[in-house]
Amino acid sequence: MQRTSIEINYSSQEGVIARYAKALSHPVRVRILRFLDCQSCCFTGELTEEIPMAQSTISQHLKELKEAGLIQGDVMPPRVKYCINQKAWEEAQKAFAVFFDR
Amino acid sequence: MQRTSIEINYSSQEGVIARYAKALSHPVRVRILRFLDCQSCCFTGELTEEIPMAQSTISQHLKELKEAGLIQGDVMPPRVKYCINQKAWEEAQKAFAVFFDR
DNA sequence: ATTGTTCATCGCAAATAGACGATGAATCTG
DNA sequence: CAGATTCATCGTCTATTTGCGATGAACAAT
Repeated sequence: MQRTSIEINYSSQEGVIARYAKALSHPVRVRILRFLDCQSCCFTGELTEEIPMAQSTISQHLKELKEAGLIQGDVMPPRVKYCINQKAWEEAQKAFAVFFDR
Repeated sequence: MQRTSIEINYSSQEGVIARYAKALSHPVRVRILRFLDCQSCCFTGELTEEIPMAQSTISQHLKELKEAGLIQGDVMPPRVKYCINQKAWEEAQKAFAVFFDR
């Protein structure tokens, strides 16, 4: 939106927190991550069975999680295997831990 | 939105995470919380000096944080003193810690 | 009583997010 | 080559979020 003339400079930490928080701000995405956490990996199809929403909707949520860096998808035709991105996961974990630790 | 006929049941943990994450999903709100964390408490006016946005906008973000339970406002006419809600803060801290701890 | 201060809320406009069905790309199988 | 399978993307619709200025409420001080 950004209609202010003044440039807003968010410190790095604020941006990182906000970005990861946004990825976690929808119950379905939290659910997907928890599912991936248990299974270690899964195909899109397993999620569409697990979660009662249109396949296209699940796919969009996966895209957002991927763009946030929290998951990665390996193409294994004709399927795609999704896993949690270890590195980003730990970065997020740390960011939230630091943020909440007062 | 909810256009699916099927009822979606989110486990409690998913809802809690999503709710707090949503509150943290905007850089300004993260910034407000960090400011409150440092100052322990502050008035709205201090935030409008700190953050270059319209007073009404800051006020809205405060409202969202309040509705998420993360802060509380004590009316001290003509001002309002905002503090972090200790209890909710710790609940959120724990929820994220549990979520990320695999 | 009038004025000033501080803040919330309203009303609007623009942007973003969420959901769906339909379609398309890529790859197997027969 | 002709289906079948799996998934992403597109287009569309609606809902929500974000931002602003303007206005109003509550109180203090004059």
